[in-house]
This record gives sequence, C-alpha cells and structure tokens, in this order.
Amino acid sequence: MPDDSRSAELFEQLARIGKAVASPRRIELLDLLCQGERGVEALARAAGMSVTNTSQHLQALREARLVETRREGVRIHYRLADDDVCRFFLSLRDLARSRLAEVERLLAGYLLDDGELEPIGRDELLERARRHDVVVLDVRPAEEYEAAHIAGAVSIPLGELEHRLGELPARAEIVAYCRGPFCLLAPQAVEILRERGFRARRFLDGLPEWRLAGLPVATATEGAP
Amino acid sequence: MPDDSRSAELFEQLARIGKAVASPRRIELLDLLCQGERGVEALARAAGMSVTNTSQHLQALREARLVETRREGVRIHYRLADDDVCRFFLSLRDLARSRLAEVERLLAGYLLDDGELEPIGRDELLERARRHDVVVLDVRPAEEYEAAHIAGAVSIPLGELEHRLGELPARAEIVAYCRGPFCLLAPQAVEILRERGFRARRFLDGLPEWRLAGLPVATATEGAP
DNA sequence: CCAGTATTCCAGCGATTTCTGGAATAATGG
DNA sequence: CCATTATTCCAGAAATCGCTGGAATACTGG
Repeated sequence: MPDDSRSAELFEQLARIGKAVASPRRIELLDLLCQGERGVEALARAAGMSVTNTSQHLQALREARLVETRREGVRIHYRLADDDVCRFFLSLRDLARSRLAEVERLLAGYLLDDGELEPIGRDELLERARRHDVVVLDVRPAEEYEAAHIAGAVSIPLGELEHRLGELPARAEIVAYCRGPFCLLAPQAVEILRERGFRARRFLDGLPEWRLAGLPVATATEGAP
Repeated sequence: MPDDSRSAELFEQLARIGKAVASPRRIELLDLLCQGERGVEALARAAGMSVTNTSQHLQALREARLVETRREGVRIHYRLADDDVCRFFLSLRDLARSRLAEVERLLAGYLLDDGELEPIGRDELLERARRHDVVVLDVRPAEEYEAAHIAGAVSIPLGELEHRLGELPARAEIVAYCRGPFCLLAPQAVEILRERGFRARRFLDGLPEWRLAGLPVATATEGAP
C-alpha cells in the first residue's frame, strides 16, 4: 500500500523545516536569534560570516517560516517567528546532546563543564536571586543583554570582564550565565572570576530556557538611575 | 567576537540531526518507525521506494544515531534509537503544522479532518474505552498493529475493511485510529464505515502519541483465544 | 559447503546547496 | 534629488546529495 502523492506533499513540507536546520551556519543563526531580535550585520559579525552569506541563510530560514523580519529605517531586524521555534531548536539541541556522543565529548573537551563549575539550576537560582543571595551576571554581548536578560542581572560582556571586576562585590557569590549549556562565555567568565579570587558558579541553562520557563525577564537597561 | 572553531564543531554536530530530517523520504521512514520496529523491505514497500534507496536513507538515519538495528537471521530490523527521537519527530511535525500554512491547507484538502470526523481526544477515548463504551479500531497494516497497538483495539487494516465489516458491532460507536493526525488511513476508514451505516469517529492522535503519553499499549495478537 | 535471500556497498549522473564577489534595490539624511 | 548605508539579488564554481542499477557481503537452511 504505497503512499499516494498527497502524503508525499506533506512529508515535503516537514522536510522544509528539516532543510532549514540542516546547515551548521543556520543552526548558529538560530542559536543567536534565540537570544533575541537582531540585525543582519550584527548576526553576520557574531557568527563570523559574510553579510551576503548571512542574508542568504536568513532567507532560507524565512522560507521555512522560522523567522520573521521587521524594518526599522534602513536596517532589517530578524527574529524567531514564535516561541515554538525556540522550543524546537532547544529540543534539537537536547536530542543531539543525548544521542551524539561527540557532543558530550566536545563539551567535556572545554574542561569546564562537569562538577568543576558547580552549575546551579533554574529553581535554585530563582530562589537565591530573590533573596539577593547571589549576583546574577550576564556575560553575553551587550546587544543580547539589551534584547532580553534575566531580571535583575548585571551586564558585563566577557571581553570587558577583566577591566570591570571592580563593579562586582568581592564577597557575594556570582552566578554567570550566557546563551545556554553549549555556550562558552559563562564557563570562561567563571574561570576568570575564580582566578581573581571571586566565588563564581555557572548557571546550567541560558537565557532562552529561563524565558521559556516563564521566569522574569527584562529588556534594555531601564531601571538603573 | 566571532565564534572560535570549537563551537563550529558543535553546530556541525547539531546539523547532523538536521540533515537527517532534511529529506522527505527520511521523514517518511521516521514516521513509519514511530509505529514500531520494521525490516528494510517492509519499510521500502510501505514507503513505495526501492529497497536500495531505502537502505541508503536508513544508513543516513543511523549515521545520525536516530535509529538502531537488530539482526534476526537474514533480516535486519530498524527501530528508533529511543523515545526521544519519536518525541523530536512529533515536535518537528507539530512545528510544521503550526508554522506552515501549506500543511493545514493540505490537511483541509483531504476534506475530512475538521469537525466532519468528530475527532475524539486521548482522555475521552481512554475513559470510554475503559467503560467498553466504544470499539477502538486499528486500521493500520497488520504489521504495525503487531508491533504495538492501543490495548484492547481490534485490527482491521484499511484494505480489508470492506470485507470484514461483519466483525464489527452494528450498534456501538467505533473510533478508528492510525499513525497520527497526518495519516489518511483513519479518515478513510471513518468514511467507509459511515457509508455502511456505522457510527464512526476518528481518534485525534495516532499510536505514537498514545504510547508516549504512557497509556496502555499491547503487542502482537496475544490475548485472543 | 552451496544455493538462496536480505541487505549493503559502490560508481556514476543529474539536481541541489553553499559560498563568493559584483550588481541592484530600498530607505535615509542632507 | 544625490550620496550613503544596509540588504538583497544574481551568476558561477566547488561540493554535496539523491536516485539507479549492478556487484559484493552476510546469514540461513539444507
């Protein structure tokens, strides 16, 4: 009982989504877009690829309806079409992690993921942040912090961390977070902080997981007088 | 701050999964494998493609660690590597449905999906089946019924339905199910049954959703004396 | 050990994808 | 309306993918 052409069309449609996530470049763009809206050039810079190429990949993502655009003057901002896309991306990521031994091997290769960083989970972080028991530190680029960050978090992009250590309290425990468990920013931040004598740990997740869990998120830098 | 080569490798790994679901043929194979384990030739027959080609696609799925094999004599059975793969497949399918208008259009084109079939949900079906208030009818090929079916369901593959109507009670309501909401078997069965004067409805989901929800599943035909 | 069957390997081709660099388009600020 | 900037469109070249058909391999049952 071979399938008729009608269901073939359906599988063709599902494969549109599949094709969209079949390229490492597009995966990286999705990863960045999970952090929030961003312009073409900024995406190209963050991903280390040419603007032309970035634009092309973004078209592919748009053709699969995974992203949408918004024009602001001469600039065009891309964003995920909705939260389901982010959720799907995370489930792809988690599947890769659980199925592909190579992923775990690569993560382990960064030396710092296991117990080393004393990772802290969502619930514990929420609880302790509420009691002002820890300082939550966002080490992603400023642009991403502005787009969305954990409510109450301080922003010091990794590149500026060494110069700005003075802004951090010497006593309190610092919890650094970044894009997610596959991102290297927070681990590197923890390493730097510890070398300088701070008590630092890593947040197990990243901003997207926090946001999707419905926990408090803030945008821009409003609130600091 | 362009990403270094280490995270590039990570994205490469994620893309392995993406590439695996970038082909409509492989999507169809995954859909079939969500119903249960199956041999190469059976998969080829069900998907209407050559054995050689099927084998090749299955290799691709195995390379991405989405499927595993089991040898039984001269035959090789393929199965999903674990439930997470099935869950991922369902989330891909649901994302396609919510994001791609074409999918909804195609489903509507089958004429029969809306209120027409009076679809019944998981909880209601479970409740009514428990009270023996409905007959649950599996209209998938016998092979898939044997691999796994809703506990208590009767098997009449769609192709044999017209000849075997006598096996069904004339009074009771019949709920037909198949592979899932994208599958045409149950809708066609409902159509046939109604033409012959039966009261028939469609189950909203398919076997995979039922199984992943932890609801009772049976294998083979054991239990019928 | 041989014949038979199920599956995989392999070469080759046409189609598709990816990246690059240059040209075209769209909105802005004088 | 022109120069500027951001983005997209458009070839063209290299790499990859998907399908086919024939050969090779692996196991079974005699």
